[in-house]
Amino acid sequence: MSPARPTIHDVAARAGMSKSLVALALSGSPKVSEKSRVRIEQAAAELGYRPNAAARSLSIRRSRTIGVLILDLHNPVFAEILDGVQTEVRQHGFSTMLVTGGENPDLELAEIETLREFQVEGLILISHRLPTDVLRSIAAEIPTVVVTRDDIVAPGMDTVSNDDVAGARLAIDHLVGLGHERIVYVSGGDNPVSHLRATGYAEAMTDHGLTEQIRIVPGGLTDATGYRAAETAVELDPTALFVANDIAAIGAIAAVENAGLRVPEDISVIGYDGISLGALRRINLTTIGQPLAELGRRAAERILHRIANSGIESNRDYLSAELRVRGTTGPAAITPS
Amino acid sequence: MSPARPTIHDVAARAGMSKSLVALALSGSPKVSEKSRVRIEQAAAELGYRPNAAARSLSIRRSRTIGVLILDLHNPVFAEILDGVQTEVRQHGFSTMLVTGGENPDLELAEIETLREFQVEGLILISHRLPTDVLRSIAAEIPTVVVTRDDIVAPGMDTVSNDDVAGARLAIDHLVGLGHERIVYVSGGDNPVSHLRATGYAEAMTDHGLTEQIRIVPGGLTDATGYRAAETAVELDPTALFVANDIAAIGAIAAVENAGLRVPEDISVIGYDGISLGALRRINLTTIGQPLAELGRRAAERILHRIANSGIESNRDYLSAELRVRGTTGPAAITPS
DNA sequence: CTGAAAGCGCTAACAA
DNA sequence: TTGTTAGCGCTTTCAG
Repeated sequence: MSPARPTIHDVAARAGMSKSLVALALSGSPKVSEKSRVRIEQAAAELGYRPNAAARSLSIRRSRTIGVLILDLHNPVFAEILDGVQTEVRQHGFSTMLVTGGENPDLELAEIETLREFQVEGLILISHRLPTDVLRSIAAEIPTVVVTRDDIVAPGMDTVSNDDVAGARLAIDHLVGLGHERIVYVSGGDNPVSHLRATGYAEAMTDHGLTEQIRIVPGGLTDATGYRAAETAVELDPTALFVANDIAAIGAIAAVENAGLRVPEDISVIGYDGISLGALRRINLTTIGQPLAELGRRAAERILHRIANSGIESNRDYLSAELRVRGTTGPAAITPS
Repeated sequence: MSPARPTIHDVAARAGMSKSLVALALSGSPKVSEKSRVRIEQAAAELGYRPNAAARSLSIRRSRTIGVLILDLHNPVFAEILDGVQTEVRQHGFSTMLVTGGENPDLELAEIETLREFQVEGLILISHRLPTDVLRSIAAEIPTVVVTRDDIVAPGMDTVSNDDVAGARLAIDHLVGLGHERIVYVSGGDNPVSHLRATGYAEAMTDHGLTEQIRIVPGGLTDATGYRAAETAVELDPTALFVANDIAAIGAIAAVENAGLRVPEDISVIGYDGISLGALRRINLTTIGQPLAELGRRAAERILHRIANSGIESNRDYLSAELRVRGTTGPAAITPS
């Protein structure tokens, strides 16, 4: 490749000064004469000098890098969270190192290992599936914050998530406000998030005196599972469907339409997450929007704070979601039950 | 944090051997007695030893890391390409360091700089917007491969892209095969990709004897721009729309439907890219699918090869796209022109 | 202000 | 087989 990258030593030689002076000047120390500084900066520029992060990291014993694990880049939710993380982290002079688990949970652990070999100073785990005990031992060794999960408490670890119970209640309140009573929850399968949303659904239904109407059909968090679950749900003759997440909701709408029913005239559908995709005119999905970028920003804030103050107490952040009314919900059809 | 990470030195002490022996054993060298190896591995495990990538990188003068720049994580196209990159790179024992440019082009350059400070051995640039001369100087210093752009040639750099002209022809062939003649191209704005697709459109139209019917309306690559452009396109009374990319196509469909026309009964719509989103049942978009993961895989292959063989000639890969017929295209309506 | 020297954790000769 | 030694490039005392 190229004929050996210039080092601080080369810069010093060219500027006719010592290595350490160059180091000082380059780190913006005030105890370098203006004249020297200019000479040095010029020499560095001429040589195309670029500091070696590995060497610095080794020397100062800090990498100024935080590791981010994302379950799956394809789900837009994660991309949006990541955005918030990067913005915040960058502002504090840190870099991020991103890895994705892919299909395989073992890989997920291996990737975290890689991150740690690179000496990241903290870990932001976004929707991973690591078991509690593994997580616990990781958090014991390195500052960690978990995003979108609050089912784990461990020393050394913070959580940043959305209040799913409250969000689900928002959805039901909205539907009930539109006159709906036969509201079915299309679940997202057996995972913490889906369970919490089910809880919110049930609580809100009860609050509205609709305990009798509580009906949950098992589903999943994907387009296909949402589609299939909605096929079942439709047979329950609902006027509205509350679906565990946006992607599944989009699948559910397809199923409703395929069954010869219109959305929202015959059946209203509301999702959860607030992915930007739902805003596409063609989709126009009413949903409970999480503050995704803010979730990421907060996570970054927490990890940075934890890095700076080791040993602080675990913190749990809950950001609130908001109702975003678009085109897939409307007044309940006036049909006999 | 934790009480100082164990180093190779600690492992040696615990195993009662020298540093270098440990290094050898840990790198799986055959010139270490079985007995010593076991002792060392045990000591390492007990201590929870984890090699320091920065130190290794400094010592061997290689980072075994490749840097990836992605324009925008929100566009699913890039996430899918990235998937291919990561899979391939990982298989060769390399790690990836991912950065995103965000809104600001200057940031993009700064991020590349960061990547280089971390001593990445090669750069994969996915849909960046760096000017040619900048790119040229980067490629002169570090192995680089550019994905989804083939408008740049520079020594030290490979390109991996899709044959947009051929792909566009596929789209037109498909539509003409369905009996369409009044086919409008909804462009993606002023960028290389969009221009190439326009070229393919025009060529194919001419080949089919439809030169007279060539009509291009200016648009963009987003949902909103696709929507607006399609509003204009509809006034041209077309039977089919070929839209520059999938996201814009989804916007276009909304516009068509809003104009009181049905897709595909009144107007067929075909997109380009093959994002997984288009496969959602609710969208069901006919499109020209690029082999996205394969694009990423190939890029990784190229960069790895270039890293191993410095100074090789520039290579240009063109992967072919394929027609994916789904529900937004159908026979041309039999209406008078 | 400036320069010399030690050391971060690891690898890679080179001896023993 | 093993142990010694000398850096990789950078930061950081600690004397001049």
